[in-house]
Amino acid sequence: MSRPPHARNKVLDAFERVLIAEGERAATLETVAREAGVSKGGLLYHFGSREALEEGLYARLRTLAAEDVEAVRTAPQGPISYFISTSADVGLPLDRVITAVGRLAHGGNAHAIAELAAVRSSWADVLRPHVRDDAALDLVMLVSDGIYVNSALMNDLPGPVPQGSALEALIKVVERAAGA
Amino acid sequence: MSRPPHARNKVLDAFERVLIAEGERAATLETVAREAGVSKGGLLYHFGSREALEEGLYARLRTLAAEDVEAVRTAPQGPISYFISTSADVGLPLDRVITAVGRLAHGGNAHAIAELAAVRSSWADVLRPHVRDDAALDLVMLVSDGIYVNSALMNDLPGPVPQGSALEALIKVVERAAGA
DNA sequence: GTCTATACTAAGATAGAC
DNA sequence: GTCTATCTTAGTATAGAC
Repeated sequence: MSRPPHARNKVLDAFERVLIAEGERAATLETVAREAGVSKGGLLYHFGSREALEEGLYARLRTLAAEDVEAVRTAPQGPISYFISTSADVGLPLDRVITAVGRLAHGGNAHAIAELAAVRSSWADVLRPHVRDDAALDLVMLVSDGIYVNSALMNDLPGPVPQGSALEALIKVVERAAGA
Repeated sequence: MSRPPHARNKVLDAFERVLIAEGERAATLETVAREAGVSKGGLLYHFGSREALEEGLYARLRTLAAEDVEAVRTAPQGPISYFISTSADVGLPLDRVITAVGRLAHGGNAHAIAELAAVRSSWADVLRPHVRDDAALDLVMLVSDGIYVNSALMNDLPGPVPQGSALEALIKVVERAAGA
C-alpha cells in the first residue's frame, strides 16, 4: 500500500527518531517536520493533528509486534531464549517503535499505555506454554521489561544491559529458572 | 533543615504528583503551582527556573535512595528478597520520586538519567556479595527494573506487576536462581 | 515570602497560495 | 501534496506591588 519512503513514512520515522533521542517534549510538530524535511503545514496534511501522528505510530507498533509474536512462537532456539535475546536488540524497527511509544506512555498518554500493554499481553500468551508456572512467566516477562527500559533509557550509551556473553549467561539462568 | 511542609516542599510534592499522574508535558510551572496551592510567581521564588525545580527532585531522590540502600543492606529477610519486594511498593516516598524522575529521564533529560543510573548502581553494589555471579546480579536487577517500569506505567491500575502470593512466588524463584 | 501583571517565545492548528 | 502566513493558547521567566 505504500512502498517508497513516502512523506507520510518519513514523518513517522522522524517522529520516532526525535521521541527516542530527545523525548516527548522535544517532539513538537515543528521539530518533527524539520527532521522529516517537510514544513509544519506539510506534516499536518498527512497527520491532521498531534493525536493523528501518535495514532500513526501505534499502527506501526501493532504491525511490527504481530510479526514479532509469530517469530517468538516459531523460534528454533526456543521462545524464551529468542524473546530475551531480542529484548536487548537496539535499533531494529520493532525496538524503535516500542521505545518511541514508551516515551509517550511515560508522558501519561493512556492510549500509548494501552497499546504497550496489549503487545506485552500477546507475548505473555505465546510464552505461557513454555514456562513452568505463573511465577516463571512473571520472571521472563519482567527480565524482558527490565532489559527494555534500560535500553530505552540509556539509548546508545553503554549501560547496564548485558551484551554478548553476559547476555548468553543471563539467558541460561532465566531458562533454567523458568523453562517448562 | 526544613521540618514543616514549607511551600518549597509542597511545590516539590506537587511536581512529583503531576509528573507521576500526567507526565512531563503536563508538569508545567503553572500546573505545578496550582496543584501546590501557590502562584506561578510564588513557585519561582523557591525554584528560580524549571531546571532548579528538577534539581530539587534529584536532591530528594538522592536522600531517600541512600536511606533505602542501607535498608537493603541490613534487611532481616535478606537483601534480595527485600530488594525485589520493595520494588513492587507503590506510593512510598522513594517509589514516588523514582517514578517522577523516571518521567523526566524518559523525556530525554540527561541529568535525570544519570541520577537514576547512580541509584541503580548503588543497589547493585549492595546486592553483589549476596548473588552467585554476574548473571545472577543481572537477573535480580532486571526483575526489579521490570517491576518498577510496570508500576510506573500502570500507575494505580491493576497491571502486570505480581502482588501478594504471586510476588512471594516470584521472589522464591529469583532467590533460588540468583542467591549465593 | 508570595502575589499580580506582563514580556517573550513557542506550541498546535487553520487558511489559502502555489 | 506541500508551502507560507497567521491565529490562539500556553510555556518560561521578569518586575514590581504587597
